Amino acid sequence: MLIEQELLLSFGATIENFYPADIIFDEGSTPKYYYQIVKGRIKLNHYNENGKELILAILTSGLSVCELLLFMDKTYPVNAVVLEPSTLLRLSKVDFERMLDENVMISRNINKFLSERLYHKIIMLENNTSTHADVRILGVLNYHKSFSSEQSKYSFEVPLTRQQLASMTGLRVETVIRTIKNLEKLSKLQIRDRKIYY
DNA sequence: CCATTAAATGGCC
DNA sequence: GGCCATTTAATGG
Repeated sequence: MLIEQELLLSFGATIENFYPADIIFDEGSTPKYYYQIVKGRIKLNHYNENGKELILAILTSGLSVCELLLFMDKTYPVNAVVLEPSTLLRLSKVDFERMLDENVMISRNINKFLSERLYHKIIMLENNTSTHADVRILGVLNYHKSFSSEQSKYSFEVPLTRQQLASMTGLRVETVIRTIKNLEKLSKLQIRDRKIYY
């Protein structure tokens, strides 16, 4: 967990339940709360001018949702959409600021978390501007596997659909499917029961 | 069973 | 690699 649940609750956080397809916040709306995932998965997305979805991130338990907006005066650049039944902690912006003022260590942890996310955004951008589809896809797989405790080959069951991989890399589903099959031939990954193991 | 959704394939540019 | 059409597989009432 980024911030201990008890601490958040002591500053007035509430527990909120969400269901698949629920929108936690819309692109263009004004940030008013700090959100932290207790359980479930949330995606941050954006639709380009052609209606094609770009997935900026898929967030899991313990992580905060777009907290960076609480440090500036801008509207959300993405939508936050619930992927599976989720439980979130929600704390108002003023209470969040009060909590940071009173807890130096929390402030430091937030800094660290923000830095890591920014770092990975750079890596992802580097991969996603490659002209090679396999580089883009392996970039996403490496990123997600880096959070796994088990690092041996084929040990990571990729929790993403082909379509989600496509939306994260700017590729088309068919390209993702074909590239993945080719990567399997090259022994870079395995496909068992349609699931990807990396 | 059927409906829905994801995955896979093949043809064409 | 994208786009389109079609088929196949998996999932959940």
